[in-house]
Parts: sequence; C-alpha cells; structure tokens
Amino acid sequence: MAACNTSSIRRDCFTCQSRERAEWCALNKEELRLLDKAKVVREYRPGEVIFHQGDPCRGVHCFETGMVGLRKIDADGNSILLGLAYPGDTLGYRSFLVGEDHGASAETLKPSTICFLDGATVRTLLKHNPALGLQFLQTVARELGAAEERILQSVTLSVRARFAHLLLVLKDRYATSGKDGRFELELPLARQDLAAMIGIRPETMSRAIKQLEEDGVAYFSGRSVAVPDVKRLLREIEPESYL
Amino acid sequence: MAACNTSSIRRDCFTCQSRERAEWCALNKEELRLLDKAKVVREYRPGEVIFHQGDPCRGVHCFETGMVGLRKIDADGNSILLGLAYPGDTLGYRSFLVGEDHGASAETLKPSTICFLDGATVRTLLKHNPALGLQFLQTVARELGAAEERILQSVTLSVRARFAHLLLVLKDRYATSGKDGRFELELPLARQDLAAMIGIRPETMSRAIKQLEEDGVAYFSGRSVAVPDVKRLLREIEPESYL
DNA sequence: CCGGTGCCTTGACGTTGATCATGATGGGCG
DNA sequence: CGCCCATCATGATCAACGTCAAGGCACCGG
Repeated sequence: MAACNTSSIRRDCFTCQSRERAEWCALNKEELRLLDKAKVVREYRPGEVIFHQGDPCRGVHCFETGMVGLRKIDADGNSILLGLAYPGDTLGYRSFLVGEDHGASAETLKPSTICFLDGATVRTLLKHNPALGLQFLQTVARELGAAEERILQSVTLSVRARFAHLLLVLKDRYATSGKDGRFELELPLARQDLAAMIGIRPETMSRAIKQLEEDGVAYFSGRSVAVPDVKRLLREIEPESYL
Repeated sequence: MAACNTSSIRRDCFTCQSRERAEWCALNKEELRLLDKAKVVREYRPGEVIFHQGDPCRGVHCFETGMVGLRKIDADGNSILLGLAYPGDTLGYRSFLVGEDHGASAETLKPSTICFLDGATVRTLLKHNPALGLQFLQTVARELGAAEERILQSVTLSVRARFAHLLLVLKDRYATSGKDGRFELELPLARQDLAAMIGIRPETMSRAIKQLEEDGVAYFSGRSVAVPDVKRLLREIEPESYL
C-alpha cells in the first residue's frame, strides 16, 4: 500500500494551483485538511459527462485542469452551450446551493482533472467559514450579470452580431498574437458547438462564417481564425455607433 | 418636532411585513436597529425610476409595497423587461455585490414604497452576520437558474410558446379563479410591456394574442385574460410531448 | 485501397417575426 | 361633450433563420 491513491500523481488541495484562483482561497489550513480528505479526484477523457441535467446534485466539482462545457437541453431536444468552464471554476454549485437537481450537463471538451466534493463537506465549510460564502456570492452575482446580458443579446442582436461578440469573448482567452488591432486565435470548439454557444443551427453558423469572410472581417481555416481589425468586429455589435 | 419623519405613516424595519419574506429575516434585534436607522424610505408614483442602468450603485433597495419592473437596454435602444419585482425583494443587490454600476433600470409600475440602504451599512451587516450572506446566496443562485432557463427558451421557443409560458408564470401570481383547468387573470402589464418581457415588438404581441384567441387557447379583453384549459397552454410549450 | 462515419458546406425553400404605415379605441381633461 | 393622446390592432412587405436534402472532405479501421 503505497502513498499513491489516485491516478498516477498525487493531488492535494494544499498545493493545488486552481484552488488559489477559486472560491476556496478563503479557507485556512485546517479547513484545507478537511477539503483534502473529502475530495475525490478523477481524470476525464474528452467527451465524458461529469453530471447530467436532471441528475440529483450531491455536491460540487472543483475543476483543476482541462476544459469543460455546460450544456442545457429543453424538452424538444434543443440544446445550447451555456458556457465554458476553466481550471479554478467550481461546477454544479448553483444547483447545490438551491438544493435542486442539476439544471445543465457538464461535459469535458479536453482531457480534464476534476475533484468531487460531497455536499455535507461543502455545507460544513460554508457554515464554518463565512468568507467562503461571500466568495461564492461574488461568483454567482457575476454569473447572473453575464446571464442577464446574454438574455438581452439573444433577443436583440442578430446572429452575425452575436457571433462577433462570441469571437471577442474567445479572443480574451485564446488570442495568440495581436498588434494594432490584428489578432489570431485557435478556436477551442467545433463549429457545431460554436453554433450551440449562440443558440443557432450549424448551417446558419457556416453561413455566418462565410459572410464574415466575404466582408473581410475574419478568416477561418479549420479551427484557426484571423481577424485583421478588431474594430471591424466591434462595429458588428453596435451598428449605429459612429457614422 | 413630532415622531413623524417620513411620508405620513411611520415605517420601521421591526414590524416590516416585507422584511420577513426577504433576506433580512436573518438579522437579530441589534442588527435590525442598525438597519432601521440607516434606511431611507421613499414613496414612488407609477412610472418613476428608482435607479437607471449605468448609474453607480450606492446600496440596495428594499421593496416594501407596490410593483416594479427591471428593464435592460442595449446600445441600440432595444429594451426588454428582465423581470418584475415584488414586496420582499431586494433591488440592485447584484450590482452592489460585484461592485459594478447598475446593469438594469428599476421603475415602478404601481405606487410603491421602497427603502434605500447605503452600501456601507449593508457591507457591515454582511460582515457581521454570515447568515445574511447565505440568504443572498440562495436568492442569487435561484435567479441565476431562472436566467439560464430563459436564455435557453429565448433561442429555442417560438414567440407563441414564450408567451404561453409567460401567461403560466403570471397565472401563479395573478390568477383569480381556477377549477378544472379553467382560470382567469388580471394582467399587471400593458401589452407593450408584455412584449418587452419576452423580447418582441408590440405588433407581434398583438398578433400572438389574436392567434391564441383564434385557436381558443386564451381570450383577452383589456387586461383580463380567460383561459378555458391550462393543458392547452402547457401544450404550447412542449409541442411534441404527447401525440 | 476501400467503404464508413462524423463534421462541415451549400443550395432551395418555407416560416417567422421585424418593419413601416395607417387606422381604431378609449380614457383623461378642458 | 369633444379633443387629444397613448395604446393597441391590422395590413403589406421583407430580411433573417430554420429546415430539408445533397454532397464534399478528412479521418479511421478493415
């Protein structure tokens, strides 16, 4: 019985890089010990489901490395990507906090390492350390702001504008180079998932891409995109801003 | 110098009915004293603005009586009603928590009484009483769930289905009678505001109403609606559910 | 080398809802 | 009572998107 209890390398909450960027940075040594003892680490391959929409929510997931998408499906089978999650994020905390079943599915888009924390432990920590609750409060409030923004955009903006907006959001995280307005980025998603992010059909996404290329706003090749001028992209979102 | 310091009748946080249904129920006597001393009561007539989108957020508003709408506007002037608020709700707490300017406007739809609480006081209370933070956490998390649901619906459901859904939501609060599926309700909003709730134009709302009447799903007269069968309304939302 | 499979593109077509314009309705007020 | 104003209804038209169908292209296993 060696010290190796998980999948190859030892993971612990004390040295976890992701934790420091997460809500859990509020915890002290003793609380970290509790966290470390309670956590269950798991490695996921791309395309695996962490939890399904409708599943009972038994705790939260700490996202350590990789990339995951949050997908929401309605009764007719229409699905959209609510968003992407990154290392440091906590998954499934919303359902946990209100004590409901999961309102969305979480699936890995790249190989990922994710820790599970059972509800009892989280509840204990929340009760024990008020700062943790305030951290979550910040996170949820920020998310709510983003969601409300998205509601507005989804009913007022055209597909083209929403796509431009998505590219700008992705740019902040994935842009490789950038001088005087020019930039390139490597898309983290397939076209159909890009489409799902703004709630449109893959066919419509294809056409939107073609249009942007015809107008010289952005050029697509596989998953790489080249944008000659950010301002052109910005103008797609606020049509009448300065004429 | 009589005891009357506000607009006619004395308002205090100790006996406030709305507070008991709000996050503030977590406070103890001493904290209530602080709350009561800090609050600024104000009466609003219909159509008044409590705060504007883009205004700096200096605190939160406790909604005591009346009715208010939260409106969000984009750069092109398109506006939607994010939702309605009712006595017991706290207004502007999201912007306050993340320390941003207000992301939406709040305007009264009926005569209302609303207390203002400055940010410093709220911060003190939050720090002092962890339960208050957890109450807010609950509220925000619930709101976030609703917002995500709405994002999905706004891109997948037709106008007709979204309107049916809105009627069902309003039913829970405003339905006057109801036996075996039949019910009536008094709309709290004008048509153009109903339209704004689901992000469509007033003209489209008119046509949606006409259609529902032609199909015998609901009958409109001024602000009163009669629905002969709830199931018909439910079926509008999940088209292929049981055929 | 071949056939399969998943993802993407393209085209033709229908439907939905926005837009613009015009007229109806009804309530408040002089 | 009649006028004005806001709200609502209706019609005609158009652009945007979804839908259906077909075909290309890369990757994979046999």
